[in-house]
Amino acid sequence: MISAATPTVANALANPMHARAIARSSDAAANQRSSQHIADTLKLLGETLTPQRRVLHAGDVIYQAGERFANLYVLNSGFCKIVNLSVDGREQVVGLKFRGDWLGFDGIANAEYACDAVAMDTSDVWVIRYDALLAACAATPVLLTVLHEAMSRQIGCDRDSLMSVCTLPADARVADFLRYWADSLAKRGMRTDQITLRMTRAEIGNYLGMTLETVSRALSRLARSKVIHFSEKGRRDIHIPEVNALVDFVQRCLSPARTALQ
Amino acid sequence: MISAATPTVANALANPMHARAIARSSDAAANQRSSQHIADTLKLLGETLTPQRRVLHAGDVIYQAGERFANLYVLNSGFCKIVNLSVDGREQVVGLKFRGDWLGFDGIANAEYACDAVAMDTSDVWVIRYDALLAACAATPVLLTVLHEAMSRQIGCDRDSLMSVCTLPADARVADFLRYWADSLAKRGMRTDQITLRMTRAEIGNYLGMTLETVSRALSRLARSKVIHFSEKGRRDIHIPEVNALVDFVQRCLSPARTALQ
DNA sequence: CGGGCGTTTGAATCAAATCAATTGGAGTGG
DNA sequence: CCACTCCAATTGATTTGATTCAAACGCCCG
Repeated sequence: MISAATPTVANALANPMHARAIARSSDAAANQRSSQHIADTLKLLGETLTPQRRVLHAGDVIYQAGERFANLYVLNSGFCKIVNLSVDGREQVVGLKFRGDWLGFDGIANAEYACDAVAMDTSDVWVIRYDALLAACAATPVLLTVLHEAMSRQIGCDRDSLMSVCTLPADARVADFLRYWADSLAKRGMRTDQITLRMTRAEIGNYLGMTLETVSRALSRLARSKVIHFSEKGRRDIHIPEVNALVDFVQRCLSPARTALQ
Repeated sequence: MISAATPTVANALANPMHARAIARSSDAAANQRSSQHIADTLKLLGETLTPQRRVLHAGDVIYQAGERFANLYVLNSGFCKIVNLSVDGREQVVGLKFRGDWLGFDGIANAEYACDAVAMDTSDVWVIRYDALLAACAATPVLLTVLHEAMSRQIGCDRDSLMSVCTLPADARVADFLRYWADSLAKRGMRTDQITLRMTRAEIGNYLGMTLETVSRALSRLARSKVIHFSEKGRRDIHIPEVNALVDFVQRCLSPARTALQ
């Protein structure tokens, strides 16, 4: 039954193909493998667990901090944000999730979720009972591989986030954010030349640790230096002629050779 | 053989007692449970896996980015840092590990480690072969619980880091760092009134996303406002009369201008 | 059409980085 | 033991990058 999916996933796991956004180049072949791997994983989960599906609209809450942990979730389409709220009321977007990403790992340790997960677009998630998943792992060990890989990838991804926030100036951070977004789409087989940010400047700024004005200025500078273009109407659609130009822009921000623009 | 250890850990997992640094109060009872839980987990790992032990000295590398993934590590004593190096040469401390913490999760996804792990003091780590661990999980399911819990906790911990860097001004970030350090010690049953930072100002600054001068100034201000005291000789030993005073200090940094969500 | 957002942009301000000078320990070797 | 270097840390002066405050624009929708 799962024999068709299993080898594919296993094989995929053998060669590391969904390496986290390695700065340069969106290798088309690697992206295709990533895309295939996500599809295979979803197929495997669908066949072995027949998860319940939940359709979501922008703003819908998938789970909330404090809620008793019972399920993991896998995003089948759409995308959503993970929001952390500190006791003193600071609110912070700490993660973004795309198709194939898992949600809810933060809940395992303390038997309750530590963050809110909120859809940012029409999405559908698969609900995976954690106990059922563990039970199924006994019969289908590759499930465990997939689970651990997803947790591991999230750890790496979160660290990259921290790295970006800690080491990059504002403009570079915005450029790197767009690069990350485009790469995420590319890894899912979606086009990256024309992307629609479904976040406000305020949300982007929150995620990147800066104000909405700074985000706006950074985007304007990126547009002025032709690294991105805004579509005719609305400033939410962004055209990225060449993703690598974003990487170069980040480098230019970092090098003291002030080739950067004014 | 493991029947003595298993119920303890299982029981410990039932009530969420090692909640991540909840801002206020270092609840003595909770800390004691945490400490016990760490001891129980180490005992369980020692008995079921008889891991190889490695003694380390400050500066020793546990694993390096790019190295083929095969082992997870559990820190039995001492402590160490996790360092991420970007392709363009930016270096960033992305995590700190204490007794009972696991290292190497970042390696699972891509079959190679993504970071360096470096001892910052005389330490000893237990080497846990990942495949052996998975095999042992079949016979001792609580091992899997422990593993997932550790990964989950790390995800939460990394997010707290990001939150701190993104939402706190420099002084508050340093105060929160000391609070985190003291809490980490408290959860391991160590005294928190007198702590010895085994990091230079430069390392602290790197971890917190600021310069070493800013760290120094922040510490001076904390000392001036009596929240901490430097010991007579050397400025590495810090006396913290009341950990909650650090929490209050963070609040005071925030209160002038309450920037809730933008 | 007008009101409400989200966005852009400018000017003033402020926090943190940078630059620079000095102090203080730890270690070395005459 | 002192003179010496080396390096971490502190502190001050200055600059810079980001925030804040403010005004205006464009867009969507009732």
